[in-house]
Order: sequence, then C-alpha cells, then structure tokens
Amino acid sequence: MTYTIEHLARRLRDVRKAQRMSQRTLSAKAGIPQSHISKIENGAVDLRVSSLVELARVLELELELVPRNSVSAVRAIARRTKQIASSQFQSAIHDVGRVRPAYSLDADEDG
Amino acid sequence: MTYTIEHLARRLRDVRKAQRMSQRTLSAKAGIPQSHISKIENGAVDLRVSSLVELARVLELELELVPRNSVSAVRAIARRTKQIASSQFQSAIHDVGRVRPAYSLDADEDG
DNA sequence: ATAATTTATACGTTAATATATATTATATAT
DNA sequence: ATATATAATATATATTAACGTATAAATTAT
Repeated sequence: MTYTIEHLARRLRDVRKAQRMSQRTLSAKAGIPQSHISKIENGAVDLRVSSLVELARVLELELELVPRNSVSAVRAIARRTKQIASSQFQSAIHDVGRVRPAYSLDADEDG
Repeated sequence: MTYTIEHLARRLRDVRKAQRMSQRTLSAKAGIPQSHISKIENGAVDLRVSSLVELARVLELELELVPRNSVSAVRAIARRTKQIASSQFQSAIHDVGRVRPAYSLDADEDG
C-alpha cells in the first residue's frame, strides 16, 4: 500500500484510540464492518472515499482538499485550534502569530 | 452517489478547468484513465482514496483530515492564502482577522 | 482458567478501475 | 453554412480489489 494510505491508516487508528473507541463501536457508528476497519487501520486496503468520509465523521474529522501552498498554515491552525477549542477564531489566529512567528507558507512540518 | 462525493467531484472538475487542463492531460499526469476521470467528475463513482490523492497531487491540492472544530478557520486560511500566495504566513493571518473579524470556530460557511 | 471484549482472517459478492470504442464539441477549411 | 479533422468527454465490457458476512485469533477482565 502507498505511503499516504499508511499515513492515513495510522492517523485514523490514533484518533480512534485517543477517543477510547473500539473498532466495533466505530463500526456501529460509521456503518462499516469491523473487519473492514481492521484492514483499513492496518493499511491493507485502498479504501473508498465514502468510507473515509464516514469514519472521519464519527471521529469528528472533516476531509478537506487544501491548496498545496497553504497546507502548512492549515496544519498549524488545526493543531492550535484543537488546544483552544472554545475561544474565538481571531484570538486563536493572533496566538499563532505570537507563539510561533516564523511560519512560512511553503515549509512543510508535520510528522 | 452521496452529497460529499458529488461535492468533491465538482471541486475536482472546477480546479482542473481553472488550470485549463483536459481530462486527457490530467489522466496522463495522474496515471488514471481518462474514462475514469470522466466518471469521477460526473459523481458516478465512489473513488478510492489513492485515486483522489493522485488527482489532488496533480491539481496541487492536498488531502487533509481536519478536526471538525477548526474546519471553518482552515477554509478561511485556504481561501485567503491562495490570494496572497507569496507573502508571509503571519501577515496572511492578520489580514484574515482584519477583513472578516467575525469568525467563530464552530460556524461553518462554504458552498 | 474462563468469559467477555477486541482485533484479525477467509471467502463470496459487488463495484471501482483498465482497455477499447463511441459520442460530442471545437476548429479549420471549403 | 457544410464537411472534415481534431480534440475532449462519455460509454461498454472485462478484470481486480474493496466491501460484507461469518469465524477465528488474541487480548483483557473477572
């Protein structure tokens, strides 16, 4: 399986575990067989978009097509936003600018 | 086909046309049959993630799983970033705050 | 150890994908 | 305008892989 799929697979498993949800529960909520979730999380299948969307929905994630040159900024926002979930957008933005002032649009940091 | 897939389909076609690329050219660059791209853009298939990722890559888009509560901020950034592609992240952020000061983290505006 | 829960595998069915071809749209000439 | 060439998009059919159902293995209580 391709790197992107493997990466996605790990991400899905990590988020599920972070929410202390079993594959069976996720299965029930997403309407996708537990057996299939197992394969997905092991990077054993090139899943369909509808499956990814359903799993994401249950895990409170959204699938987005982001212009390549804003990926880095978008990831920074997503990380930051999670931490300050209840505050206002504008202040969140200012925080980002203050805490790590050296972002450039094309640099790509993640992991 | 589901709404999300239809939405995605339109998005892909729109971005391709904005770049004045034919299905055949996209096909060549993405390594996906033109016939299949046709079906995808018509929302006739529930494509696999690898196909979406390949098409996105050629169209200079990236597939991202964004926490639901930061979707709105992320979309604002993506829109804004495109317009000022060459400037710095921080200033882009400040622009967003200034031009539309009323974002809240959970509100969801798009198409 | 045994029950209960969680995750992984076997196998059949259905739908995505690949190859080939047809249809439709757009030029360019006549 | 009509015909012809060329490019762009859509459809037919066969193959392959995702997905669904059932079951097994592994992990975690009790």
